[in-house]
Amino acid sequence: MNKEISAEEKILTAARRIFENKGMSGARMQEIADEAKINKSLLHYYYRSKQKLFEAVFKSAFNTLSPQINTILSSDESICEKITGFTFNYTTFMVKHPYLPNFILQELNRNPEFVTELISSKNLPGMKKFRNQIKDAVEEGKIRNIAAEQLFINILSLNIFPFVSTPLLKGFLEVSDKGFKDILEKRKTEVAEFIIQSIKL
Amino acid sequence: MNKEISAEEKILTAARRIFENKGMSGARMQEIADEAKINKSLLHYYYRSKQKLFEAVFKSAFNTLSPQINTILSSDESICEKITGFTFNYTTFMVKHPYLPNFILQELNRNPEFVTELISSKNLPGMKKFRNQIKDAVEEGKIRNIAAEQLFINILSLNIFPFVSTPLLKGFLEVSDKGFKDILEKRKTEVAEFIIQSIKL
DNA sequence: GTCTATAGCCAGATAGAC
DNA sequence: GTCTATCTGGCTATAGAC
Repeated sequence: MNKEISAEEKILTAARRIFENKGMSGARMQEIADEAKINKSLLHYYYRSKQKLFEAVFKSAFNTLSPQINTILSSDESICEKITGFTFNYTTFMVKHPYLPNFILQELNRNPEFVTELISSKNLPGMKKFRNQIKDAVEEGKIRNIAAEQLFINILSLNIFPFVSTPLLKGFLEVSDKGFKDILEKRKTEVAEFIIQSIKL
Repeated sequence: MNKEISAEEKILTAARRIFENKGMSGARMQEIADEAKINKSLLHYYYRSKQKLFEAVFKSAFNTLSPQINTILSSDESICEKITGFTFNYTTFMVKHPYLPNFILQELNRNPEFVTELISSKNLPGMKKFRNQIKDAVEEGKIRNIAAEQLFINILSLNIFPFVSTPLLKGFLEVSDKGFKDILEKRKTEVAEFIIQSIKL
């Protein structure tokens, strides 16, 4: 059954694991080959170079994360529904892929041009729609006056940061792995509450 | 005048810049030497190895950041004062050192043992004091019922995340460098407001 | 303390047999 | 497509002159 998985797929899966842990410069082609249990030169056969393999991994990671972020901006739900839904879905997803946001932020900081390439090529409704939604909700007296940009940053911060700073938080909170997992589990609903409490009138 | 600066200092300053940008594995000793305008072998003369030089930089960075975080836990101010003060001070400081949190989180994720080494060696009042403060404030009816851990994570998230995710946020917000700088400037007070709104009764 | 030169290693990439 | 062997360059680190 596992024999059915092509070498190309095995490489990509292994490369994801290694690159997400060690980053572009920390990863070794030999390590990826070992992880995939294939010969090192096959990496070059399928992906030509380390850079190209890395880009495949990075784009795939970014394209996993960015639609999730985009639901906040472009879904048609009410603000509270958005916040509740996003918080729950995002945290659930991240518990399963804890290295993803860290990897993306890291490489984006090293190579900020990637963003324009990856986001602006998509022509999404983006900020404009969200800005209007917030403006309307404020005018209709549904939420207090807050800038859409600030609210957007706050939502992302509260949801993503715990996964980027796990070791630091564990240190300051003085909790075990299990204890931290429990805290994250609670955040699936706590974070939405926290935000809604803050913007309600 | 600049001649007064010792080679050792020049190396450390240069190493900070390079390591904070590229991380341990991405940095090159030659690059650090060039940045410091000094001969490469002097790096080894003063710091023996890349690893040792890196550790000097990392510890210094961590010891800059961690006392700031600790003020939330251990200062004697009221909760609202803490939140307002920390938000303002931290953001002001970070605008001047935007690479610092990213660097620390990155290397901490690669090497989680660092935390225990660096935090627990300090024997700080830590979480305990903060937990009590929150418990008291809840009982006295000053704030709504919220777990100290969650509040702590929220405060850090809202303050630190924007500096860790700058390229990503710029991309989604579709703003220029200047536009993003303005948003951060506003956060010096907006973030505290956001938190206090959420926890007040 | 500061320099030049170089040892020694390791990683990415390719050649070529099967 | 998959393997072994090897080239090539770059990087850390040291030896040794001044």
